[in-house]
Amino acid sequence: MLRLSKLTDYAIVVLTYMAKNQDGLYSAIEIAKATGVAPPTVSKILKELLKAKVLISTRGAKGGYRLAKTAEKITVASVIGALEGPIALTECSVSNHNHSCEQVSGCEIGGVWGLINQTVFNALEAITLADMLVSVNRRSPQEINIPISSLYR
Amino acid sequence: MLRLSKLTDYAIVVLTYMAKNQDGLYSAIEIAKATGVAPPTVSKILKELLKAKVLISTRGAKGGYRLAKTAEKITVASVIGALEGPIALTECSVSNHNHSCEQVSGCEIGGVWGLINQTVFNALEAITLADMLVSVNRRSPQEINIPISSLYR
DNA sequence: CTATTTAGGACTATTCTAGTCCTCTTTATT
DNA sequence: AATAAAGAGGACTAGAATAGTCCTAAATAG
Repeated sequence: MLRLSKLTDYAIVVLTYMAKNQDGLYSAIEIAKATGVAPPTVSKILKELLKAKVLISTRGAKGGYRLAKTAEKITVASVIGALEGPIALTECSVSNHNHSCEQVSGCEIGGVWGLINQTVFNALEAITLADMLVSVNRRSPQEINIPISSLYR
Repeated sequence: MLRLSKLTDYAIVVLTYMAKNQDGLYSAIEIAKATGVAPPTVSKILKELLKAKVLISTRGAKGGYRLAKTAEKITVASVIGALEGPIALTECSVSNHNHSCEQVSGCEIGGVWGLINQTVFNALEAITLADMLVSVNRRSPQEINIPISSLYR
């Protein structure tokens, strides 16, 4: 199904909520209440997003999280990367630098997986949090072209 | 990590092997030997691809599998769809037609997941088995542009 | 000083995946 | 007609990954 983990799904929900007020400072509990996602889970997600520098945190009482950049600069690819590690559809394309693949003739097509990964990555990199908000408000996102040949440069 | 299952990975390996001789008739055992993937696993994959009409089978002695269409017409998206079901990054976008989402405010962004899914799907639909072969042979695939606005039509 | 809130992990139960195996059906060959 | 080769269709199991919870420590506002 080419599945994305639920945590990533929640992360987008959480970020979309936060992006409604770009400079707002939100506590984990506050976000949990607003989104309906369980508090410990929200907390876990926020920590991951913090580690990936998508968010900035303030500790202590009256602390919370805020977006580290504008919604236009937060891409879906970076959110996925934050929660699931580098985007790579197959094991091979991420780990085949040092050890060779165990398939006899399989990895001849390693280059192809690179192509597929890049294609998907570019698609996800082209969508930002801002687009998400825009979509919620029923307007059209900007035009983006992705020439496949560019992946080879 | 936006992972693709290993079975899908193997499926591409298997199909790429079969595409080298477009009209060839291959038995599961033969493919297993050539690719290094375990025979029962190859068999499982071939059955799935058959169900999805990517392959045609001939039963009985001297039987086997062959490609149902030319390599140019077999897209990566269809192969993924065959092994993992419809391409949908999140639960919501595939099942939200009848029951509403349990998140309080989450599914406002349902339309956005649709956008993301479509973008990824288009990217994968644009790559064919023929591109895989071409890539193995170190040539460039054709130029393809994917305007995001088209996803809204 | 105390309440609040993040930081950083450890931990567990459940779900999913990969992989195997078994039985049945079909067909070519002799 | 008998036999061997091959696919069809599931059932099943072990292991891995995921989702989700919880606990303790550290920081800060008031």
